This record gives sequence, C-alpha cells and structure tokens, in this order.
Amino acid sequence: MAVMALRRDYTSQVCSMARTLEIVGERWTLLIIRDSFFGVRRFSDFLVHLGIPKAVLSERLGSLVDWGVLARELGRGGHDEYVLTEKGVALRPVLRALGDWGDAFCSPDGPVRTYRHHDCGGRLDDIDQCETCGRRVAPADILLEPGAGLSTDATDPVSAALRSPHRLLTPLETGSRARVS
Amino acid sequence: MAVMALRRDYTSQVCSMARTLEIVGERWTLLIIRDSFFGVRRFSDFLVHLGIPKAVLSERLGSLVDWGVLARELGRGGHDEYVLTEKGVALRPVLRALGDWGDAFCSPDGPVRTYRHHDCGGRLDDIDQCETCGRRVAPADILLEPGAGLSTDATDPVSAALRSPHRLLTPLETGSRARVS
DNA sequence: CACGGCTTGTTCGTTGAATGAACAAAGCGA
DNA sequence: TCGCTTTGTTCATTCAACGAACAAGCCGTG
Repeated sequence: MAVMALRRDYTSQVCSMARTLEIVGERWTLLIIRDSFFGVRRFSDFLVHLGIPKAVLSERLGSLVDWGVLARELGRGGHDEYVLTEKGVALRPVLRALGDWGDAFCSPDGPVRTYRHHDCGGRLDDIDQCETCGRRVAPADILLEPGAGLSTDATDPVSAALRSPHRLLTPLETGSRARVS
Repeated sequence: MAVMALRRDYTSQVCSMARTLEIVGERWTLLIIRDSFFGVRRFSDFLVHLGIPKAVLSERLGSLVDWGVLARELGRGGHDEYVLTEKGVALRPVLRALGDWGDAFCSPDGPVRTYRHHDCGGRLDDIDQCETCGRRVAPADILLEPGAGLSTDATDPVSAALRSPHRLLTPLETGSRARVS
C-alpha cells in the first residue's frame, strides 16, 4: 500500500536519524505508535482517540505494517488488531525521550504520566531503570500511571481507560469490546 | 513569526509527547536540530546540507527561535547564527534514540556514526555514558565519528566537514567562512 | 562613495498531502 | 433477512511543501 511519493522523503540524507524519520516522522505516526504502547489495537479506537481522518489513519497503519513496525493480527471477536512488533517496541526510547522533554519544558502542571515497575512498584528513571530493584524494565512490565498534568476533559473510551493505571502493551478494554469470548 | 494554523496541531492530545511533537514534529525540524548538534549554525549551511526550500527553512528556524529551542545570535563576520539553547540541547536523548533505532533496523552496513568521550576517548553507550570512565557525558564533550554506514558521495561543505571526527555543538568550518577576523 | 557579490531571506505559482464528509463492503447478532 | 458495527474508500476543499524568481542588507574593493 501507499507508494511513497518521490521527493517527499529524506533520501538525500545519509543518516540513521533521517532514515528513522522516513518511517515514523510523518504527521500522526508517532502518536499512533504511542497509542500502540498504551494498548490501543483497533482501528476505531485509534480513530476516536486521535481525532485523525480515516483515510490518513488507514494509510499510516498500512505503512507501519509494511515497514514491520506494526503487525496486523486477527483479534478476539474476529476483528483485526494492529500490534507492535519487536521492531516497534524498540521505539520505546524515542517515545520516552519525547515525553520526558515535553514534561520538562511544556508541562507546567507537572508530568502528564509516570512509569513504575509492575513487579516491584518502583519508579522508573529516564531509561526505564527501576529505582527500587535496579533492573532495566521491558515495556511489557511497565505500569503507566496518570500524572498531575493529565487533564480529565477527554470523553472518549480510550482516554477514560487510560485514567486508571495500565500496563504498557496490554490491550485496552474500551467498552466496545467488553464482552469476552 | 509563523502563527501556527488552527487545526494543524495536536491540541486535542493531552500528552507531553504530543506537545513535544507540536514543536519539533514538523517536517525537517528534527533534521535542523540534528544539524545544530553537528555544529551547523548558518542559514546557508542548513540550506545546502538539507536541500530544503528556503521558505521552509526560514519558517522552521523562526519557529524554533520562538519556541526557545534555538537562539539567534550575531556570529563572527557579522552574520547571524542559529545556536541551540539549553532547551534545545535537552533534545539530545530524542535524537540519540532516533539514530540508534535507525542504526539497528535501517542500516545494513553498520552504524552511520559513533560517539566517543572527547576527554578519555571511551565509547559511549545508548545514554551517552562513557564505557571507560563511567561518566554521563554532556553533548559538548561528545566526539562524533563517521561510522561504517556513512557513504561518501555527498559533496556539500557540511557533509565534507563531517567526514572528520567532530565535537558536538562546536561550530563547523565550512569554507565559506574560513577567514577568521 | 559606487559597485558587485555574497548572504539571507520573501514572494509566487504549482504540486501534493491533510481534512472532513459522504459512500461502501464485510461480518455479526437478532 | 435486516440492521448495526467495523473498517475502510472516494471525493472536493484547504493547506503546506516545493522550486524558481525576486529583493534587501552587508562586505570588500576600486
């Protein structure tokens, strides 16, 4: 899907940062990946949480699958789900760095979210190392908690679900799929 | 300058990552900041190294100055220079993570660039911690070295200067400004 | 001072992507 | 079978990126 238009890319740049931005640097793409870490997997959940045009979401998801960042799998209820691959999970340091910078310079009410080690409850530093047990924690073992800077005026099911502590990468229950098989 | 158009932003997203992408997430912006770390400071050097339209470069530089990521200073020879602020230097983890991911997944010939501690020569790990002396190294003390994956077919003065080891944040000598006052 | 070149932009027409609404196909339960 | 939900596609409009042409300021030189 989505043959990338010529000259809309960074091919003149011989640089690993430019190559990465080629894949994840387009508008909305990193927010899609952020939501994937939060446990969003379904087309309609991305749609309502991001407020993105359907055509753009469809194109971005297709590109990310093509690049091997997301995988399209058959989920419960017969619906397709978009899930981060190992290659996608490896983007965690990028998102963590972006979030930390925003917390430091664009978040007057304090951090929007904080991270803890799911197993021992310890707080995680800027490289996801647990301050209690000292281990470097994999994304699946990170507990995401709402922080002081998180406002409460978003009404969509994804935002509502994220107001409770939630483990990264585990599927969100958004109500549209509350029934379990 | 450059009043940001309504609805072209991520204001619906209450998230520090989205706020960061609001500032640095537009096309070309992170590559401009990357070049700033490499020591590029002048309009014409950004222009030739990035191959970006002048109007876009002008708009991006103005935005970054407005956001406090870059500062516009009077450099040698009476020319203006765009220099990273402390807020801008704090973006180093973002760029480092993007580069590392590209090296890991998009660079079959090996890393494009490597980093060393300028003082002791030790190699730096993924958080710029020196493997020799153990300290976490500030960007100004990082020595950038061309890696195996760096091709040699770019002919502009900035690319040529970057084929030699170079300390981050120190101004590049591009030949156009070789004469010192 | 006049001149010409270099640097640093701005302006403008064209191209291409994002947007939002309307339309469409496929699965599933009643 | 019918209707609803999900997952898209299509289309006209709006906006940004592109590349070339134009322009202002500074500099050294004659």
